[in-house]
Amino acid sequence: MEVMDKWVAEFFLRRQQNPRVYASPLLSALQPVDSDDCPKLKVTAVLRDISNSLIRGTVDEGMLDLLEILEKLLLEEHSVIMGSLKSAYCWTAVECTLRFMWPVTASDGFFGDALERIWRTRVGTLKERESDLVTRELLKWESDLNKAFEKPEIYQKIRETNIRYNAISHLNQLLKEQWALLGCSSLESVAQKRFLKRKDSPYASRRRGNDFGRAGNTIDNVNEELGIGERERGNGSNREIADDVDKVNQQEQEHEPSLNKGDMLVARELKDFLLEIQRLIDPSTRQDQEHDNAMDQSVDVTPQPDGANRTEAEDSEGTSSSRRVRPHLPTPEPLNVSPLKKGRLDRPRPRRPMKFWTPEEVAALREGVKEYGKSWKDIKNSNPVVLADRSEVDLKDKWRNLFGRQ
DNA sequence: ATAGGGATAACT
DNA sequence: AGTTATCCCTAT
Repeated sequence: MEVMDKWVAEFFLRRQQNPRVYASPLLSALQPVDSDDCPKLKVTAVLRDISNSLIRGTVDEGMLDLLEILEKLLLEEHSVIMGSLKSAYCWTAVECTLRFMWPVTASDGFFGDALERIWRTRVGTLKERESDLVTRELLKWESDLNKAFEKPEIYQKIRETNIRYNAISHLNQLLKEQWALLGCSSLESVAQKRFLKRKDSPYASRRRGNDFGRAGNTIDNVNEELGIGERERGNGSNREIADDVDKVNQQEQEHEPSLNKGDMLVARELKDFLLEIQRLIDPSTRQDQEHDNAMDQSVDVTPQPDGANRTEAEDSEGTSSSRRVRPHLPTPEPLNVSPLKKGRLDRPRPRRPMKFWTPEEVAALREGVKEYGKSWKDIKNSNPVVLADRSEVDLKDKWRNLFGRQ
């Protein structure tokens, strides 16, 4: 059942809706069973933790811990440390420091402590082990922040920049890339392997033993657990799997009588997922399900995820069952979390210091409009030096001040 | 990416 | 006070 544990854990860690799963407790609960033979699952857990932290809008030193853990895990797997991880680490570190820069002068608050803790100690150990996280960017920030402790102008300048936005953007980018890199879940890939195997030799009945390697053994075991081992007759296997899931649900009910809506949702989702996998493993049972269980309660109980999916299945069933190649499986997409869009969770972003337009800048803008029209992006690109301090929106606003909105 | 509405700093 | 210049947010 260790395999099942792993798969269920993976399923929960990957689902992106209603993510109230806390990865570390979940994994530590399973820890005695699977010691350290599943690095992929650990990466999944860390990604889930990072996601959760982002959803809560927390970019703190706990996030730095998570990023460091992620780096170690990737190293163990001999994966490449992507640029996004480096950037995310750098900007998160700066943001963590910036949190302590709210006093007007550097010596007032805990800025010094933060420098010591984050940059001397933490980054120091990174340097010692020659981590890839130590980038030029990071070193530049280190020296800048150290200078800021001495020079009030630099302190002010850094204090007023919006680091948080950058940190969150890079963290989101990191999540996106890493979720994608993780690929499909192990349950899904096992199912796919098995499906391909069956496709290769359609007349072969059940496989046992070594020809499928260790994974083959485990999936067979699990199939037996689920009651889908005896599949030759096809009949009733879906009933059994559905009943099994129902049993699990009942057990959950017994232990936790106050199942809320979210948990019910999870249970149903899990059930759907298992049914999908079952169909994927052996498409022949699908027909049996449709025919034999037409009035079966398991069909009634089975929630219908979305109308389109359902009708598509019925269509293919009506014409030719072999047309259905691959059912839709919920391969998780990266969380589309955007805590920066609305409602800043902590202090509001400080307003960028106001700077009047120089005649040179105005001239550049005039030239630009003459050449490109109101394509502010092109205008900025055409003269990036003079207009370095002006965003595209700034250009638009200035033009409006010159001519529009009188 | 851009336009427009609106807030705020700077100015009169 | 009112006005203007700049910056920010959001809908399209």
